Amino acid sequence: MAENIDIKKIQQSMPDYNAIGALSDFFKIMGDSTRLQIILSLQNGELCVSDIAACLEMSVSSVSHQLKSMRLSHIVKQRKEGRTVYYSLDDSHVADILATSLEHVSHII
Amino acid sequence: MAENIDIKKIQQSMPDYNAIGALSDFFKIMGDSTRLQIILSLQNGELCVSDIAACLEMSVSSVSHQLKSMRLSHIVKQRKEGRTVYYSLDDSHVADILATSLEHVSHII
DNA sequence: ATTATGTTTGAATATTTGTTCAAATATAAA
DNA sequence: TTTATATTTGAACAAATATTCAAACATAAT
Repeated sequence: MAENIDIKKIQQSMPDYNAIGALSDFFKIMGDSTRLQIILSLQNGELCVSDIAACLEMSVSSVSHQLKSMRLSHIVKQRKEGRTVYYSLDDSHVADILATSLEHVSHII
Repeated sequence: MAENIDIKKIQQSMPDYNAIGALSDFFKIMGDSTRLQIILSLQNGELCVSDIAACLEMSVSSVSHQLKSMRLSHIVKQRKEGRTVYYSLDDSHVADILATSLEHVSHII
């Protein structure tokens, strides 16, 4: 324990419990390569479930499961047309965050 | 499968395998509330391990384990002084990403 | 009505991962 | 050299989670 450090002050400077939970939930969604690929595939516009699955070369079921959690987290939204469901990104911040993060990891690779 | 969609074109527009892996690893690190709190606690400057643990009200061991993975992911760096080890953020992009992400989640909470 | 297509769902399995505990290491103080 | 302090480490356990499979559901076509 270093002296001269005011733990309480640091604690107070941090976002509250709910904000930290929401933040980590958000990053948890992005922290899976399947979901990340889904987001990247949607960057140029909406796609239906089976096209996303084809794009990632994964099963429709797996993609659908992930899309559900991403929808509940407000990362994607859906639009139904007949029997096909189109998904698209739900928030413009996601693209910003992705761009900055790509810069970050490009330092590392 | 919607017609008129060029799957190959979308696939080619996506970052390569390694970049996607690095990106999702990065978000995986941020997607845990303990690690996120560590990052937030370091936003105003370096701290030693036991001060971080005190700040989060968690065990030193648990914090040290997390710091190790964060160091390997280039999120934090360490500086040794005697027997205490000071950690600090390793990349300025992290603060940017956090700020944009906080804006994003503030829409949701 | 029946069949075909696109999507969702739930249970099961396998894998990953966060914390704890005890022990080890490193450096400083006595 | 012994003791104290700060940190790291590895194994073990519990909890979370991604994918698969089969079945269900919704809508469109025949």
